[in-house]
Amino acid sequence: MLILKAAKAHIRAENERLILEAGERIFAQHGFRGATMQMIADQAGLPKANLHYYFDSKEKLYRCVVEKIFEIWLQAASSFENSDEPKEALKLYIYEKMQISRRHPYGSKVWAKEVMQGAPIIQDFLETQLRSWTDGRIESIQAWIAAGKIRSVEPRWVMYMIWATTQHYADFGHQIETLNADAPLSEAQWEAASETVFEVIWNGLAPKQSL
Amino acid sequence: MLILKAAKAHIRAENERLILEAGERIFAQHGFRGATMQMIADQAGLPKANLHYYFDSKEKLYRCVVEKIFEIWLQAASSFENSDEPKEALKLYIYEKMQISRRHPYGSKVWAKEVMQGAPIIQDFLETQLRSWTDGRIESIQAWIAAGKIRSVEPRWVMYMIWATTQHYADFGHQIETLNADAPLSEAQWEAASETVFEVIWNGLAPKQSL
DNA sequence: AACACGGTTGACCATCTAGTCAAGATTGTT
DNA sequence: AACAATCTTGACTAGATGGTCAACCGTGTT
Repeated sequence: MLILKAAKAHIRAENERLILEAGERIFAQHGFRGATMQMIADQAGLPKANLHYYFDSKEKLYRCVVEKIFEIWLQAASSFENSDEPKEALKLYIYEKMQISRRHPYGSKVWAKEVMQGAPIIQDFLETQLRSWTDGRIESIQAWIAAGKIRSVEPRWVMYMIWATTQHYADFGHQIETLNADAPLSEAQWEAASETVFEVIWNGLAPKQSL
Repeated sequence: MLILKAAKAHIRAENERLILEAGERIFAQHGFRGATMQMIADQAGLPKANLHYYFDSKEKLYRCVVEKIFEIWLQAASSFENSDEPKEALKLYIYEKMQISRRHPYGSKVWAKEVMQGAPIIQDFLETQLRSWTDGRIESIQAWIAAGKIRSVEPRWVMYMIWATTQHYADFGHQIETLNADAPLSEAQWEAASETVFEVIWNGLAPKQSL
């Protein structure tokens, strides 16, 4: 009966969550081809056959993981749009992206690896959502330039700087830890890093007279 | 006879070069586990068994690829040391790293993927060479701060900004191309991007009075 | 021409992996 | 308790993959 389906929905929801989380970790570490369903099953604490019950194939599971990541990315994106003042908007966006690097390091890595492979799975995301979002942001930045609120720079390269600097803390987290005497960054270090990223970029963009 | 060994050395050199180049591309695209010896063999235009003649195992081939990349990285590193003036040193280093991103995009990706996996192969590089090089650079930056040549910032975060922004052009090259109407960056765009990266970081670091 | 040595390669093997399946266990409803 | 829908899982299969090997090729030397 259909009622049963709803009654057991929490089991499905819980197991899908477990599998997606495990998939995120394992795909982040090994990439699509490098990850095995067995690794993901072990990480999730479920037998491998169970994974195929919830997700038809490895590729479908991977797509779900990547789509979940893109949604988180889109959420952060909105913080760019909530202010007309560049200093405020950039600060919000940079801090938000640093927060994502801290909270979702695996997701960031999956995205990075996917793009490095030539985005075989998410090319459509890049060409539609990411492209149109980026174009919108570029217009905002150009408006700031026209209004004399920031220096005249090519907005594209600035966007890439922000993405690069913030995502670096997720994607290269292991290297950063190694250079931090093998310790994860502390709360204070995350705060300091976020502030430095923002300060350098903002001072780099601010018009001379505003200093 | 030993004379023969020398006489055929060019064959060995040429084939090792072919295999290493192919390995760099394939490992960059698929990661260590995702890459197959067959893919690399096809890319190199050699039969698979031939790869095992020159490199005992997949892992040894991978190590060679990664070590080659680290050497290129070290070369660029030296441009940081050739000047006492921060503006000059940073400009040289940033331009050099952008050049590497352009000329060796595959190598950069292999490095990135290796680090994202937790550096199973190159952890020793990170802990020895990279750590000591970084510590040296941090001292330089601190000296600049002490001399009032740049603002007071945590040198570590600045290093990471430079690495992140420059390597982004290699690691996320596909995304950048997609956002560039599916076209590779032109000569002029590379120049503009390099300049913007340098200008923003330099203006971000320069003391207020020097503007 | 005969040789020696490095280089080449197709066929092969043990192992691993994504995916299947059918039998059985759970669970909420009646 | 009986049931039906969902969930669970060990055992299995077909195909891919890293690595081996023995026979063969090419080339410079004698």
